[in-house]
Amino acid sequence: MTGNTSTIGRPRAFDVDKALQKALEVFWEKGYEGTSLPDLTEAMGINKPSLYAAFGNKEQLFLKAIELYENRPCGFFQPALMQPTAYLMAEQMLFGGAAASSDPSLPKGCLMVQGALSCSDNANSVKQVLIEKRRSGELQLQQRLERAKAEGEFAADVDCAALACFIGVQLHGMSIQATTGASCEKLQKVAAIALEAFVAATSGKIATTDITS
Amino acid sequence: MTGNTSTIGRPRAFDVDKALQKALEVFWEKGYEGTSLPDLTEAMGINKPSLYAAFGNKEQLFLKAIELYENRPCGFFQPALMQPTAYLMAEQMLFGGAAASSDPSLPKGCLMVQGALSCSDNANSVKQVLIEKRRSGELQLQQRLERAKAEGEFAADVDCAALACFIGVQLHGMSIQATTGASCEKLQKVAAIALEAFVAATSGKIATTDITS
DNA sequence: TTAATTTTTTACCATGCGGTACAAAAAAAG
DNA sequence: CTTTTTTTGTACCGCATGGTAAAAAATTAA
Repeated sequence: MTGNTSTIGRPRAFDVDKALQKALEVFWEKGYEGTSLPDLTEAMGINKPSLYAAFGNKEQLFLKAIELYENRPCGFFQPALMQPTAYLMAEQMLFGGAAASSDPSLPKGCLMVQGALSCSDNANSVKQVLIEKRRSGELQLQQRLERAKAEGEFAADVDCAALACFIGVQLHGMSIQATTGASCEKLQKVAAIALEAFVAATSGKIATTDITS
Repeated sequence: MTGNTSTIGRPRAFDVDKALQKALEVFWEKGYEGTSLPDLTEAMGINKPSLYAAFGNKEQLFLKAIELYENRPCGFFQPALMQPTAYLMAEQMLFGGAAASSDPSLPKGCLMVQGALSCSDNANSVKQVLIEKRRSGELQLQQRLERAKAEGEFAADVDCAALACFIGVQLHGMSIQATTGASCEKLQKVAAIALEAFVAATSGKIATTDITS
């Protein structure tokens, strides 16, 4: 369908992958609804019918851009999960997120957050997709932490769900700070503070229950 | 102009403050650009000419909604700054933010973040206003921390700018997690972890410099 | 050369947007 | 009453949006 390599007919005058990369950057900067078709066609260097023939429609193009985003700019996430210890995982996660959100050669922030954080009813489906992606990421994080706990890396009373949410807060919060103008260096300092908090929390020094005083 | 109390002429059939509150909630949920005039007029219970007569236009209405937001739903911020110690400030800030972002009777998250995080070029002015508000909030935080340092609450080598950014990350990150579905209880656990990190960082136990190894 | 196939170009469509003109309605003032 | 002033309801405006029809152009196969 899309990855058409048929030799017959008029050949395509643009590179599909490069066009998708350009679309990703526009969506990243302006969000799903803030991006118009002229925005896309101009950045991609093609016209509307070519876009529709190659990618379906605006929503499907956005979904493909997300996929690319997960593999490239947000590519630190899965490798971090595969680190041998929870500490190394958290370290790569936090510093990887700081770097990804403030990369000077790409839009600031995180597409999963700012792609469709709040939107009109028309865009609710893509908003829901992003919510689900964020939930899924946090769940993977939580499961990685639970594995670490099972492997004896930290005490049995450590709240892995709360810790996963805490790391999610760092990643998403740093992405907001990046859009607000925070530098990579500043975010790295924040990541260092958060990493120390992670260490303390996994050493069982913090009560993550019964704090509703 | 707006707060018109003139006794002459046909009396207004709606309560300006209540209408503004409704507008705030719609903007909060759908963002500036995601909110259409029909969305607003329906929620406010008025029609377009009344809206324009009372509030100017969509952008000015949004700015007034922000003002209301700062005084009411986000009203924990300024009182937190006035706490006598940095610890109490951080505590009120973090738990206040957790509660505000997950209040069951209001939209989830933070209007300062999701009002216009990414948008079309047309909305760049309001996006910039929100960026400036977030910057200003963080700066106030930093100055409060610097005062605490000057008053001897923590060591001279504590990086107040990084710490203020860290707290900003918590507030904005919790607001994202709230829109993703995190409960108030979960956010409170996260706030507790972050508060411990704040304590550790202000005790001079964390190097917030030279972490680029 | 011709036919078949695919992409490009141009022009268009219906819809929803933010915003407004204008007259009817409701009150106070003379 | 009539006049004046303000708000309301309706109907409209120009414009940008996402999406498409149809013909021209570029290639391969026969």
